[in-house]
Amino acid sequence: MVKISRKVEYALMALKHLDQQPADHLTSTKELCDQQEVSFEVVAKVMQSLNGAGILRSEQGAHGGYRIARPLAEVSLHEVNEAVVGPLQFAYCLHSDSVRCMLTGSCNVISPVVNLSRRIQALFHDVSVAELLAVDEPEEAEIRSRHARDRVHASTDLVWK
Amino acid sequence: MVKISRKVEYALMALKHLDQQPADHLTSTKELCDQQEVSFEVVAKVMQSLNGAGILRSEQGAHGGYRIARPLAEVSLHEVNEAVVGPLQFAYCLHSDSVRCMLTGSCNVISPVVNLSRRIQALFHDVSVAELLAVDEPEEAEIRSRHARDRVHASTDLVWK
DNA sequence: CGGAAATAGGTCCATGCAGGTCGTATTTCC
DNA sequence: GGAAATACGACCTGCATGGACCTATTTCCG
Repeated sequence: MVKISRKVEYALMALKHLDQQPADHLTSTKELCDQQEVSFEVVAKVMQSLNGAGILRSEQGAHGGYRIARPLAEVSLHEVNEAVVGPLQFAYCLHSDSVRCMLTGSCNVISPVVNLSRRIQALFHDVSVAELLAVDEPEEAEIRSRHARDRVHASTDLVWK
Repeated sequence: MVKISRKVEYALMALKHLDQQPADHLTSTKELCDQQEVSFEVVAKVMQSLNGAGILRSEQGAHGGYRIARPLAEVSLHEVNEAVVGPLQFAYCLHSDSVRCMLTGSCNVISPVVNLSRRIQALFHDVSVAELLAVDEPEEAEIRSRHARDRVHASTDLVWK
């Protein structure tokens, strides 16, 4: 299964929210979670991770919170992903310890997997958070209305099948 | 963690092997696993999946085996992935059942995640297996020698860190 | 000064699921 | 009829992820 981590979704959610605030506004984790039904603790950890990675800047204490540290156009998806889920191991085959990787001289899988990993690496490096947040609003509205209209039938065109 | 399934690696391994055989040669699962230290049963299932998806064609019975059914240039990575791991759910947020998805009118995560999923969808659709197998051989040799030289130190440039 | 509100960060748990194993049926060749 | 292969279903298990909990620490404010 190729899927991004839920934490990355939380990060994107948070970054989008912060991006919509005035530049001097400090947003607390509580404020972020108020409207969404998500785990406060997990989002809090995500925020701390983003802070540690220099994507956000935090102010401690009462009335503390987070603000965006750098222009989101300069923050790559790769940075976010690495910040919240740690060093990325794209494929088993790239493990270098002999326990988990059984590469031999006759291994036929190295090249295709490396090739593939390069392509996804490139995608993650090249896509900035700003790009991800910049979607045409009508499209988004249509997505939401579809969800509202029918929560049972999957919106199959959004899911790979 | 964003990673491809091990089964996809097995599939690529198998397809590469088959691609190197004469067109009329039938390759058995046993032949595929002989040199690699992989689970016969799992590879067998992968082969069956690829057969079911029309990527391979099987001959049953003694001296049976698999051959490539279609030119690999026409087989997308998406097809392979879907065949061996099933319908792809790229992100939690795209679940449409209310149990797992908590989309609301105020959900801030839809757009970025949909946006991202589209990009990865495009990548998986656009990349053919043939492209993945077609790597410059010197590069592959270098990768292998690096693995042989030192199995302890990670080949960090191949891993996202 | 003390309490409230926030970040910081550690440990532990449970649940899902992918990879792997086993068992058995079926097909085909010799 | 037996050997060798695919076909396929049922089950097991390790582990990563997401989540819950607990305890500092910092800062504001009354």
